[in-house]
Amino acid sequence: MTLPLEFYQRSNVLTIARELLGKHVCTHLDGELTTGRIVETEAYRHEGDPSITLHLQRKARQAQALYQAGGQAYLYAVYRIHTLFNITTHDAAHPDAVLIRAIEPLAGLEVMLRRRGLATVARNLTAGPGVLSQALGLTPALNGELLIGPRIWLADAGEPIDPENVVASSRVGLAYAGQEAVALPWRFRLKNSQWTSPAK
DNA sequence: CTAAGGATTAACT
DNA sequence: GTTAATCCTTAGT
Repeated sequence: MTLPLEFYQRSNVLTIARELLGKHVCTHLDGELTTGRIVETEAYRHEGDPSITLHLQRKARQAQALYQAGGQAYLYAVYRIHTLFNITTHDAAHPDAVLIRAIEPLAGLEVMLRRRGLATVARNLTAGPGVLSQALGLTPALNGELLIGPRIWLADAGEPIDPENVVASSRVGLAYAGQEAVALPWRFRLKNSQWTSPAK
């Protein structure tokens, strides 16, 4: 079933990041349906996280989505090439979000292959925050889209996640924000998935 | 207006 | 390990 807005609007983004593992993310764009199982997430919490402040300065316009109630897609381009898929959480006073770093492709494989320009389903189809967005057809134009359909939504697959199977580790790509930001163990992934991102 | 740079990736040496 | 890719926003002529 589709996750309700209440799921995203709870106050603890770290809890939400953990619970998103194993959920299914679905997009229905241009009449084409694609679905994937979330296997890696990363939490960005305003409180105590220096990287958020820097990011808000740099991405002021698109980041307005972060100042809405939770449950929206926050999409923006980085490094001239890639779109990153975030999910906003909490309420309008707290710009917290969860970055989806990797998924396991489930449905619409041929659509994903075409969008990625690949011939066969392999790990690099959806393992990584930039390529995952591309496979799902997500672009910055969809920034602010509500995650309750009809174009983008998440579904509870009824799959209970064993806490033993969740690994917490430090985040990547934040050297510019200083050691304090990098050290926070706010990246979560499923231990036994072969679809998690290759980044350290 | 032009220039610079980012929560990255793939194709190189 | 190094580097090019070439979008979108901000900062600077």
